Amino acid sequence: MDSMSTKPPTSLDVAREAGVSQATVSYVLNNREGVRISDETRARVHEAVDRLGYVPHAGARTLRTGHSRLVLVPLADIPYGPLAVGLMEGLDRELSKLGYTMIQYGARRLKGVAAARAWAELRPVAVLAPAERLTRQAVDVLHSAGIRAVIGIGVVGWSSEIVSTVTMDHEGIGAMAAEHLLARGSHTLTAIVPVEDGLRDMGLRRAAGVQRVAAARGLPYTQVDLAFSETATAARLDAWRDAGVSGDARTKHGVFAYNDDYAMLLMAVLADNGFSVPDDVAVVGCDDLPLAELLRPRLTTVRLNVADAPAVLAQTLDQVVKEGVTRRPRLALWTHALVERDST
Amino acid sequence: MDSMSTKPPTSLDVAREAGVSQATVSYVLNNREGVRISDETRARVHEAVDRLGYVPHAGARTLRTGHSRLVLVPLADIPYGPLAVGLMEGLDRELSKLGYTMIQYGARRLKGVAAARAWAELRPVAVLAPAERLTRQAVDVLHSAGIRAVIGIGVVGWSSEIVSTVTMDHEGIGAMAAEHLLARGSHTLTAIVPVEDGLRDMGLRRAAGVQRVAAARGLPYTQVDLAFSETATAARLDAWRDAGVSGDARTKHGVFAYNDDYAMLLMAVLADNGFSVPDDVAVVGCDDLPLAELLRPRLTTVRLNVADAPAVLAQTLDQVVKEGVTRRPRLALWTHALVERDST
DNA sequence: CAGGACCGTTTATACGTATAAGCAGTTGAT
DNA sequence: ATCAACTGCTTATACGTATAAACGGTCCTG
Repeated sequence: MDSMSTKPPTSLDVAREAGVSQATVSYVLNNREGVRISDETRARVHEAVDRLGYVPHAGARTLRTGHSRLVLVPLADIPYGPLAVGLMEGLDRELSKLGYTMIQYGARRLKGVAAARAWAELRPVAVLAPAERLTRQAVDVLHSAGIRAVIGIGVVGWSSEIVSTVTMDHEGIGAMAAEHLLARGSHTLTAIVPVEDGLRDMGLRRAAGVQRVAAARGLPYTQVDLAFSETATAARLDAWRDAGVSGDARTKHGVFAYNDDYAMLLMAVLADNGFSVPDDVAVVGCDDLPLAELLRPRLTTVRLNVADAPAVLAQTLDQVVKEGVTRRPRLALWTHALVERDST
Repeated sequence: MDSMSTKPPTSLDVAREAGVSQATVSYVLNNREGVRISDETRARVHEAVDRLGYVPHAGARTLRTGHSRLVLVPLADIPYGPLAVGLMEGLDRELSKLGYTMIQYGARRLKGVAAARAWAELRPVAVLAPAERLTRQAVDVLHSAGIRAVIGIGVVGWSSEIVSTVTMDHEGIGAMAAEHLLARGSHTLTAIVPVEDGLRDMGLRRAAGVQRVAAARGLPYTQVDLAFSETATAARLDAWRDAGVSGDARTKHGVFAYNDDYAMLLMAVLADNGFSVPDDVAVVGCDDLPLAELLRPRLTTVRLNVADAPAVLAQTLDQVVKEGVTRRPRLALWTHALVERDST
């Protein structure tokens, strides 16, 4: 492969091939307004580009202009699922409409300022990162590396004077589930919180929403920390039964299960142990995964709608890049709605 | 925020702060061997770096050296799931051990040569992409932009003289499922193939494995194209029943369902229509998702093990970068094994 | 027919880095 | 005492691009 040994063509090569100056090539390729180039010359340049297979050198451009068009999204810590994937895809599309290039950058192994340094090396024009990572120090590093916009993604209530924040309303999810459980006749409320690292924080937030509703109505509330395994769940259930959950026709128990996966786990173990859903225990999940509709009984769940988020995020980012942080808008990453089925 | 207006510090700023030359700063920060710098000077440089919050400019470095340390992974088209996510995370870790920086770059909207051009702009040192995207033209663009290693991820049997390829043995999965179904007493074999765009190709491959086994034993084989919906599945089932699937105690039907999600869909609809699993119909899924163990009956499934893949991939990539494409190794992206449960 | 406006292009330069080459000062061998 | 080798730096330069400034030509206006 001889194209491997020879060096990549530059805009100067294109210029020579087209019989013009390198500046002209640059003007044509960036079709800069305010500079007039004849259509014939433009055509010659484009032909030369195609003939040579010229591809501009992003690094050189970044060096010259002082900034890239890259938007860095180091979202390794957000758990992947249809939701996150849809969000990323939408964001990619919206940002590219605005002329940015979105890049996902794991770098999970790095923390704090070290991570910020790694991000800064690419001189992205913007960084979109989990809010808890954006310490004062980290943000300083980013800004002093010339990054225009730093936008955090955090939970409602996480207060930052440092950066614009997009909020995730986990408590609202829990509250919505709890309200629904009460409306369907539950007398107690339980929130299941995963013990897994990446999920636990969000689980606690959602549980807080359930607890808030329980407190407002003066109803008993329980938080159950759960590992994703049948045996662990069965063990919890024994303890639960000893506490008098089953059999008592007067009390119906409402459980918000963090997400649909945990709801499925719970329902499987409940069924194996002779509990009736929704008569003994009503269950609400979250995410509206395909499996929700396939469970028997069909799972009532909270669906998150991130359809609007990419456009709003992209607009916000663009605005911050262009105008600086005049205001610190707080945007909701999703709206949520209850999908009522047969498990409640 | 005054750090926004002032420009980012350069290695020259660091040099002035430390009272040395810019070259010395570079030597120290890259701790280049063959150049001797006193420990005292080294310390002064590092202090200055910390004091100024200096972060190197990746673009400038790329410009100078002719190549970045970036590995581009434009895998937007591979369906996300625990498998793909684990693979990406592992790859990120392994590549960083070798001094590379892995970047995920969607660019889903671009096709063919246009996509290759977009990838090439960043002058990555390597690109890891779906094999079907790597046309001769696209690869030429990448190579002529100086990219050292282009590695394709393709299915077994996809033959490329162009690039090294990592293979995904979908047929092997289908074959393994089919063999197991036969061993458990099935008299017919059916493969379910999703109609969804991103999944269909893989579905056809897996189905081909089932068909191969059926042909080898001279058994009836059916391919069922299915959308992920209960109504569509129920409709197929009616047709199926008319063809005499149910009731006949002499024939047991074996179905490979593409993945666990489809298996769950199928099992739900089968149960709703009075079929018995595994007595009437035996079902095998794929992926061993958490839900597999929670289904009743528990789902027999093919588990893909990608644990070794990241290390092997990273090694291969490193070797190709350093030595060029001497050989064109073909590596398997995963090994697969049957997880036997109660649905067969 | 002078002089300005405009058109289409070129010349020149800076961005931040890595590295080859050079250069004082010191040490060691002969 | 001499020269070579070594130590610990510095000087100088090129990478590919964008863009301000300059520049020769044509056209229009008065």
